[in-house]
Amino acid sequence: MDQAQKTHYCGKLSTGHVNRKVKLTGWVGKRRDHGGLIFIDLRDRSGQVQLVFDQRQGRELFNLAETLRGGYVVAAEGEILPRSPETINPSLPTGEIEVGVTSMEVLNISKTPPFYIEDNINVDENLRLRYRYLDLRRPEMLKRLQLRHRAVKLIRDYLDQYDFLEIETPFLTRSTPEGARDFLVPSRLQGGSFYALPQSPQLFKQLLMVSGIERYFQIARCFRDEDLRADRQPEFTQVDIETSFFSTENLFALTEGLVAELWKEIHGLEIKRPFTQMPYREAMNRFGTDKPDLRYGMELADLDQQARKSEFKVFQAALEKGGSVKGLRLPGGKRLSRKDLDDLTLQARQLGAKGLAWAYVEEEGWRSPISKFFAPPLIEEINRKMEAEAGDVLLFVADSWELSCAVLGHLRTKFAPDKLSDQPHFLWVVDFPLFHFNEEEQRYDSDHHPFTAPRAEDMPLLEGEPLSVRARAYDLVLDGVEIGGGSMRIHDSSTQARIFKMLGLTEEESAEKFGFLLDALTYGAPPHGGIALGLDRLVALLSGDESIRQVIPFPKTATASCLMTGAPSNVSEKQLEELRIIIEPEKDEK
RNA sequence: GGAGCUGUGGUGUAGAUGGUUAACAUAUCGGCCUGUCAAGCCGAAGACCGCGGGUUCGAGUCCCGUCAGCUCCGCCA
Repeated sequence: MDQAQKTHYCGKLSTGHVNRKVKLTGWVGKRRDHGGLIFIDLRDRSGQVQLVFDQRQGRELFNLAETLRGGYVVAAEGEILPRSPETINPSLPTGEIEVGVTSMEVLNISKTPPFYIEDNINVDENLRLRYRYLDLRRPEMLKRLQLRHRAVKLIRDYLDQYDFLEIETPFLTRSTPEGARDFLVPSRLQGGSFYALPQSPQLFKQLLMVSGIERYFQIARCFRDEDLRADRQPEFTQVDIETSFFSTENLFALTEGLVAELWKEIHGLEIKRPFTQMPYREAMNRFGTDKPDLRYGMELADLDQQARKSEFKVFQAALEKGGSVKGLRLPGGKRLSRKDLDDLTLQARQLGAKGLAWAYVEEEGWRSPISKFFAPPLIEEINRKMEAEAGDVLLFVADSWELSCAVLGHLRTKFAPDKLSDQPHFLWVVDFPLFHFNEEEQRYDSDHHPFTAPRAEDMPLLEGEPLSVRARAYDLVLDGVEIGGGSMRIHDSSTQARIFKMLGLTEEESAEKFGFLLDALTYGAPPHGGIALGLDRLVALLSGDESIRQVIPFPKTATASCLMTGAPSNVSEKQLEELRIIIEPEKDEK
């Protein structure tokens, strides 16, 4: 440190420094002016300390102190003084001492900040984002940056200890089909061509395995041009890991160790290992989601057998079409009004269900528009199956299996208990399907990505029954949040070619788009696989934040703009000309 | 692409069913004040109510549109 500027951090001063001469620098916070006596809270990265200016100890310095305002940057020299017992402030770490200032220089003045530089402020997020540099001055925001730093450092140290090599991959790369929409960067040297920003370093990390790196990682920035959410930004950070000669279990153990260390370091919590594993199908069946929150029960009931015995046409029709009838019990649901249930029905419709059936469970049976379709013994049977008691409400959805599960799974989260365990519940969701059918495009899409290896025993089903093929893919889930995912990759070019073909890519197309990968796989690609953890989500979970925006220093808004810099913005005609880009006027659609 | 919520001095809010000086707190500025730390007391300044239309004698308030932020659905291999 430059001793001329600063000898101590404000927040680190304590009774141990009494009588010490110190030089401090920082920002003026609150000012308490008593006329002949002025108190200033001086704040720097470490915290704050009280400066005292006494008129009797020199007019010139005191006059300067009177000009101080919030946000001014000052360098002060003085002596650490103990406070008399009645003036000690126990709510402050530095509350037992203060600084008797002997000289001071104002390094910079400041306009009045647009909001208070302190914790727990209640301001429009607009304003915080526009003045993000001031927002980050607030202690709680600094704490988040520090937490993120600690997490990243721990991750680097942990992986280094297991021989992982941190390697950078390009931001300017080629656009590949599938997946999210790319952010494109026009090429000037080759006008009319575009780079794409990477949605993830997926192909590079696999190619590094062909290079013989064996253990790679990167704290990688990724870019996806899709609509935003509280937990989604157009650019985000991924802890990207790829390994050769690792079994899935090896990789799980490695990841579990990493996550456990994070929780231990940040929260002092011992995490039970190994983590629970659950097949995708089971997760959907029991919880109606591929990222179940295991901190509470309220599992879905499979009611196909009972529905078959009912007279209810809607249920019958769903079953005939190969669908499913699922049920969800809301304990104590009788407090829900008819209107509440109508709202739920509306929500179910918005999620894609054709409707939502419901029943108030009473001693004598069901109070429900559909009760007439169910004989009393059948009602009895369903109640038993769902462990329903008088006072509960039962919800039913009949649709395709996936939709029935998903709709009720969504409603389940709405009725989650208020009080949930503090102990984090980690879970591996495994055995995802390799493909799903894309109705819109009328073709199969990869559920994970096209480089995911199918389970060997499912390979014979690949062409005949593709939807039954399970992938060697996995997601890491924590309390209902997906914090990572990955897979074992295809490492032989013939399997990879078969998959591309299933995805509807002709040989020419795959050669054109992924030729470099297919080529690489023919040069002794080792068995490999990896995982990517969402760093922003991890840090947000560790800091207890709902939105990842809180742990991203300079985030974008829901329309992907930066309120501070004004990005995205227009560019000059000259820039456009160099890129041979012509901006078309906006289409007026009316 | 769709839905919902929000937008009033610098900041945070109040302004039932339209009615004329838009209220309060805090910050700001000035004065007083030697032990405050949410300092106190006195005083001053500060908003054409996101923007644009419309209805009305009259709009912060009602209607339409639009912009911005947030949340959700679609989307996100």
